[in-house]
This record gives sequence, C-alpha cells and structure tokens, in this order.
Amino acid sequence: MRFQTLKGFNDILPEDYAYWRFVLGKAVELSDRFGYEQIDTPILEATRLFLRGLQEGSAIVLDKELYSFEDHDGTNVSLRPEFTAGVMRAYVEHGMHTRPRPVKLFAIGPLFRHEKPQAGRFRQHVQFNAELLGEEDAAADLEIMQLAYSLYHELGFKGLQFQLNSIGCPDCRPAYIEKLVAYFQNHHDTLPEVDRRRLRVNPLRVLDTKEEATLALLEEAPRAIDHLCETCREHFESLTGYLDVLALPYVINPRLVRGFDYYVRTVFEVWGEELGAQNALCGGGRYDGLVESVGGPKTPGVGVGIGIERIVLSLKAQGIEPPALPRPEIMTLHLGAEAKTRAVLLTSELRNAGIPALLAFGSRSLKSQLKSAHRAGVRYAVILAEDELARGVATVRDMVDSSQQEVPLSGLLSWLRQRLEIPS
RNA sequence: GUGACCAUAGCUCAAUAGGCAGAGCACCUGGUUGUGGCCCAGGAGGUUUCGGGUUCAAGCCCCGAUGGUCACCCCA
Repeated sequence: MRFQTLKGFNDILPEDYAYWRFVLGKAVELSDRFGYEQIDTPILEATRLFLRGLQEGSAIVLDKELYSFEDHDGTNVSLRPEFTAGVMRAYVEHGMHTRPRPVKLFAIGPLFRHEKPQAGRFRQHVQFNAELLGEEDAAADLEIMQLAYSLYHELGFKGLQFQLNSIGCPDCRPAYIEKLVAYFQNHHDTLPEVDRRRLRVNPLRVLDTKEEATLALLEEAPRAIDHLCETCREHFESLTGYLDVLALPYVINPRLVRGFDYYVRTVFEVWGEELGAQNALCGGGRYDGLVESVGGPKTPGVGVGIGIERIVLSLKAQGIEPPALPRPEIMTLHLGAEAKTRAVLLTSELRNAGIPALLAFGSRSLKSQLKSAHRAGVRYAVILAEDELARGVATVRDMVDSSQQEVPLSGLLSWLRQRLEIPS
C-alpha cells in the first residue's frame, strides 16, 4: 500500500511554484506598500479560542469541521480554521492595543477545515490575511478592500468586482432579522426544507440560497441595507463614496452574507471565474466586537481573507502566466579527476560570487554531461579538461547557438557575469 | 454529513463480444576518441486502487471498501 496525501490535502509541486511565488511575493510587496506588518501565529491553538470567535451558528462548529484533539495535558486543541481569532488573541496577549492606532497586520499560512473537498475547496488551504485594528473610519474598510483589489489587479486579473453589502450592527440587525424571519414564516409552505433549517439556525443564511423557490421569495424580502441605523447607513454611504472616488468596481448585493458571525456592517467578497461553485476569491468585512470577545478592550476592526489556491486556479483559468522562476544558467563540466576537482572549486566560486551555477555530477562522458546541461536548461556549459587546465583556460559552450570559445580561468567570473548581466 | 460520475505505467490514454496488459510522452543505456537538441536501437517501469463473488477464464460482469472529480451543505 503506497502512501498518498490525505483527502483534501495537496502537494504543491515545483512546476506550480512559479504561481505561488508570484502571488505570495505580490501579497508581501503590497502589504509593505500599504503599511501592514507581518505576524505569524501558531497553527495550533486552544479549541475554545476558535469556538468563541465563531459562535454557535457557524458551520465550522455545527458540522464539526474543526480538526481537534486532546493534547497530552488534557487541553483540547485545534488546527486553526481561520486566521482572525489567532491574530486577535495575539493582539490582546501582547497588549498591542497600546501601540499607535491603527494596528495593521498581515499573515500568510495554512488553515484547516474538515470539509468534503471539491473544486477550489480543500481541507488545508493557504490564506493571505490582512487586518486593520482600532479604526472605525469607513476609509479603513476601503483600505482593506483596496489592498485585496490591488493584489488581483497587479496579478493581471481582468473584470473582477466586489460584491458588497452591509448587514448592520447589534443595534439595528436584530430588528431586521426579526422582519426577515417574519417574512419567511408568512411564506413557510413555499420555503424549501434546507432553507427552513437555515431560517432556524442562522436566518441571514437564507439570503444566499440556491433554491429557486426561495430566490423568488427574495424578490420581495426585506433587505438589510434598507434597515440600517443612522450610524451604519452613514458608514455604508461613506464607503461606497470612497469606492466611487477610487473607481473600484463593486455591486451592492443585498443577498451577500458571510460565514462567520462576528461580522458587522461591511461584508464583501470578490468572485472569480472558472472556480465552480466555490467562486469566492476573497471574503472579508468589519468585526467591531471581536477583540472584546477574546478578552481585550473594545476595538473596531476590518479584515480580509484571500485564498491563495483559488487565486492560482483562477490565474490558470484566465491564462495568466507568472514570471519564470530564476534558474542557473551555467553548468560546469569536466573530464578527468584533476579537472573534476577544479570544477568543484569553480562551481563553488561562482556560487559564492552570487552567480547561480550547477555542477555535473559523476564522471560520465562529455556527451552525457552536455545532455545534462541541455536538460537543465543552462545557457553556458563551462568545460574543464586536462587540455584546458594545462593552458589555464576553460572552454565555454553557448548552449543556444552552439558556439564555443576559450576563456582564461582568471577572468572567467567576470566574463560570465557580463554575459549573464549579473551585477557584481 | 448527502448525492452523481469516475479509477489501467510517473503523465495522457488504448485493450473486439469476458480470452497472454499495450501505445505516445517522460525516464535510463547505447549508436567507439572531448560535444547536447533531431534521428535510430535497446531497457526499466503494472498485484489493471483494494477486498470479495460469478466464470474454464475477469482490466471488462456483480457486491463492498478506499480514493478522485463535481454538486448540495458550507466556505478562501
């Protein structure tokens, strides 16, 4: 029985890493540009932390999607299913609320949910996560959205737009939910079974139904944005105003709700193409009560989670090629024991000088070594043999045009550097 | 957790009507002295996902398990 990855877990192979480095490199670059500082929190945390952040209505809790086990000391611990709870814990634990506001953090790493895998959904996936803490200005919501948008834009995506909604706050949302529930109870007989369940467990969830019958009912259903309190309405209007000024494309989607219950006011997603049913490239929103819920002072916050696997899938679907990864352009070949020792030394000198280089291993025929050089895709094969060494030169073969010339060993480094345009 | 479809070499796929498991690509070696690609020859690589059953005979038919894909649920 051969080993294989667990269900829903994937290897990222070298041929995929051009995409990953492209996306992650851009994420880090943009975080720097927007003034976000990097933070890493543990993959494993006390289970209670995640339960508190998620509350009861979330599927992660309901459907036992947490990877949990009992640690040796009896503590129940879990692999993190999302970033925000851990970051909030770190924020409180290290008294980061005493830092100059706002505190802007980003993190990159794997998350784990025991779900049934399908297109764009895995049990382990990597997220780029950004959080802006201690600021309730709608311009903060905008900044988080702009960070996400810039990432997609600079990666070369076309035609993406935000799905945007406001789901109110603890002041105005309860009244809205009451209206919503009342509305659906009036149409209870036409409501499909799945949505009856959602209505009981998490009424807002009915809004993003896929049932035809419910969709028809939603035409007339009360909308959250029509039931916002004064503060929430102003916040939402400021945000859309800023989005207009920056010309960031968005549509107001009254049916947009989010999986985590801690969101207030702003919620948004960006949808990608060719991702099947799992079309959210990122999801985020405002979570003003969250820091408090993990034992910290009342602190407003906005954040976004961006799925790297989905971006990579979407890049491929849109035919966007990442820049090629750098690879050595030189291989040192050799004939004879003395020449091989010299080749080992030369390869080392090249690398120490910052010039990527490969060494032909073994003591095979020149033909075989050239074949290796060809397959490694190098531009130059540097050939060392007794004959050359006696005259203090190396034969450099250009693998592209098949030309060869002798270069004095003393000047080889600078010769190669010049040809490959590597700054010294 | 529910449902549908699928599973043959590292990859992409063949294998009449149940009748000796194959090709292309990739990989290794060779085509004589110190020269890659193209070409030619050869080689390695399989418990046909696994376990049962039917049959003289199963990659093929039946049952079960596992895994994959897609959808629901939910979400990045």
